[in-house]
Amino acid sequence: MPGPARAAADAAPSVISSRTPLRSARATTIYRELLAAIVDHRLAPGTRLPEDEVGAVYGASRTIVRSALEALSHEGVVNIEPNRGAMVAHPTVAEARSIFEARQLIEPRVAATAALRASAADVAMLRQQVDEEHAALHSGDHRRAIVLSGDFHNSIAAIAGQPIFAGFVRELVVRSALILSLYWRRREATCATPAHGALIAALAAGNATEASTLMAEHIADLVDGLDLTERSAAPVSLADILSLREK
Amino acid sequence: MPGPARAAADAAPSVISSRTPLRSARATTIYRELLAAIVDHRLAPGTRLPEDEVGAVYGASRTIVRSALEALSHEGVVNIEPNRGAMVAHPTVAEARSIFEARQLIEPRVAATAALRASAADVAMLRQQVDEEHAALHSGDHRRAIVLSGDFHNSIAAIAGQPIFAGFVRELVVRSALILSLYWRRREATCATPAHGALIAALAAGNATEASTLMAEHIADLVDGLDLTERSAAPVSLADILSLREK
DNA sequence: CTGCATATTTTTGTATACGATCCTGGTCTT
DNA sequence: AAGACCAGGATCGTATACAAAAATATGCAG
Repeated sequence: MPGPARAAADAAPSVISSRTPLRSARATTIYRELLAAIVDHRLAPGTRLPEDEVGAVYGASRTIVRSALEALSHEGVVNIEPNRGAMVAHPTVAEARSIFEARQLIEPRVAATAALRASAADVAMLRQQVDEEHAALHSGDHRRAIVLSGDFHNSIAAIAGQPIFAGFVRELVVRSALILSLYWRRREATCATPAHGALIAALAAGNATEASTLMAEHIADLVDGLDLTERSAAPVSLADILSLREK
Repeated sequence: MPGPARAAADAAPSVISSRTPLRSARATTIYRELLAAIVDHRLAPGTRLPEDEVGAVYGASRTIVRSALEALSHEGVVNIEPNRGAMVAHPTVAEARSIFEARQLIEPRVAATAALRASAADVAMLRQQVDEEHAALHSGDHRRAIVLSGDFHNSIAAIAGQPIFAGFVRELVVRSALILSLYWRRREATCATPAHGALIAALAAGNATEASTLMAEHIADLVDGLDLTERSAAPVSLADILSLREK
């Protein structure tokens, strides 16, 4: 297979690292570390991220840390309040709905395009990702499973070869991880891994409409697993309660 | 009209200012000034934006300018190359296609939702925006017309009340302005203002399917006005030629 | 004990200094 | 004359110092 490599799908594009690197390599590292910690739920929504503290962890000055935090904030993963600093974003129920509405529209379309373009190598890569996800789940490594599950969606978007959609999907997937940690009703559920398998089959077969349908159903399932009833902004941690400011 | 105001649509949300402010008020100002200049084509794609120079113009230090430039780069309006600095983005033909594909999917859906939610005040606001756009065109103020035309799409997204879609549309509209300046075939064309008028009618009537269809057609028209034939990355300025690095 | 004013501490906002990198142009060699 | 090499300048990368703001703690009056 000597054809010219399609850039996006050559390596499994992780949600964590697939973004355009920041100008500074060190800021990029911090960006990725923080993002990884947020996506796999080591850092809970609402956790404060003081510049000094983060800088101390990574041995970097505040200049660098600020750059990383600002990048995260542009993606909605971190909120920065002027003169107050950064904290892990704490999506509201309304935001959660809006994010999954967006996924519901964009991802089926992306899956359809991916079905038309997926090469054998692409399919193999997806299978491997799903296998890893499966393995992580069975070994009880839920953190890793969450990241891999997101990577799967991200990889499909990369295969579709539409850079704008790919960027949107990536942002939506990352923010979804935050939503899961707040509103997931049944954490033990198997992350709908079988759905991923069925999707791969449709992609491998080049069946665009099937892929689109399966993706739509899969995302609907994800939403089903959420408890998005309005509540009084239920704070997730004690630290959160103490730093509540409105109402 | 004492009802609780719906946040998004109270004032005409300009593409330039509707974004979450940056942590620093001064950085926000610079961000907006640069964005406005880029959107209305005073700053051409490829124009370099040295930190010192920008800072001198606004009397701010590089720290502030960097924050503004990074924000712009996260939205794809500015490219930052490590150790080389920032320049106004220069979308490729492929990116242009991808951006309009995204608009083609998202905006009709957003228009449909807006049709279901638009209040009388919303419609009045849209009408006023279109009137201003019309006036700007007739007075030959093409820069202002471009901005207002973008604002129109942005306002519809705001009315729809889906914050994620609104953010996406905003980014797409802004980047579209860049695309117009590079690939517009017939600059004299009237920006399809009549299409905007028809859309308002559908929104006012609460006709979601009609709004969706009209929006889809309108965007197709916009794409029609572009010359997206592959060319050898036609550089727009001499400065650009001199700094070509690949191939 | 409660409420308020004030002092202290913590954290962010901004400017600036200095080092690193890249681009430019000139010079020397072949 | 063409190419490689080596200054010099421009521009960015990063740390740090200091100012400003917010949060917190303190102390006093009622």
